[in-house]
Amino acid sequence: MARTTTAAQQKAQAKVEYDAFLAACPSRELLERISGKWVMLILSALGSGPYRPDADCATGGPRPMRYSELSRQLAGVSQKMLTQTLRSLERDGIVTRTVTPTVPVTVTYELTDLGLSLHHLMRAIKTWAQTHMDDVLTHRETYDGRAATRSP
Amino acid sequence: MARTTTAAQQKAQAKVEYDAFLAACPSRELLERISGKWVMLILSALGSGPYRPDADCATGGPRPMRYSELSRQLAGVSQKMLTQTLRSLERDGIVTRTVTPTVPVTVTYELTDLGLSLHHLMRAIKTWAQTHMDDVLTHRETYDGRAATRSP
DNA sequence: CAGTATCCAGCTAGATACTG
DNA sequence: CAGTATCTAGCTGGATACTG
Repeated sequence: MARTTTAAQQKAQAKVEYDAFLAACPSRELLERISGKWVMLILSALGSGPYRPDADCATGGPRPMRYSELSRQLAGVSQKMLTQTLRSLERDGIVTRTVTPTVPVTVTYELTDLGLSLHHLMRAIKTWAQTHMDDVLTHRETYDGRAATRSP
Repeated sequence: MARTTTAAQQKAQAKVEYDAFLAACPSRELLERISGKWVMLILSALGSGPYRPDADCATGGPRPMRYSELSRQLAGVSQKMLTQTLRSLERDGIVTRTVTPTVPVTVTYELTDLGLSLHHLMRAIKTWAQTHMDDVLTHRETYDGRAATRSP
């Protein structure tokens, strides 16, 4: 064993009970669930909270969002997909669903601690996509250009 | 403007040319592409390199992997999906494809710098899935249990 | 408001067979 | 070895209509 290994690293090593590289591993299925644009976008939205300049964002906690707020922020999402994705996230303990018996009823979704930890990762991916969009677009032009000249 | 905003934050704000929350934004399409289990797993595998105890892992660079190595490590992937996913990653400038004219031909895939930056994020997601598998499983039992007792 | 239910077009992805 | 090509079952997800 290399003595450069920290205690934290050893703990992480020991923790490898699951391996998503294996088809039969439950974590493979979990990875599939959390992959996908809607999970990505919902989690990005929820952790950052709605656009509320009046709210105290400095508290740092994840703020709840209503169904309609989510549906507005995630342009193009269908009711079906939004509901379906939220349900699976609720089942997995990533978000909580709270029904307030007003008239009409108010439903809010909020990240759990588990969800918040995933939010940070998802947010980073979304930011990556936005930051490197230009690079990718440039590469695509080069790639497509080469493919075209190769078959005249 | 709040004067608590740092220079880094301001730079990040200014950089928002793309917004994946918008359906028409190109970054939404990019996000869809890089979502999905195969991209997730390929990028996780590539950056970490193949299982080679003899290799000097300390160099830190992404090491190339052969097509067959990838197909072996990503248990359950079909040829079609592997090839298709690798092509799209190549087109986007995330991996490079190198053909060595041996007999039979040898093809290696390697992360670009762009790909490596994404790898770190993907790797974290894969690790998250594996680390929190137990929590998720527990939540599911609770959720399914409640749903069952609610409709007797 | 926040869903549920249903129908269906279209894409995804697996199986299979063939090739330089 | 590293693909390409083809066929197709089935799932995804959008549109639409209805409800507590």
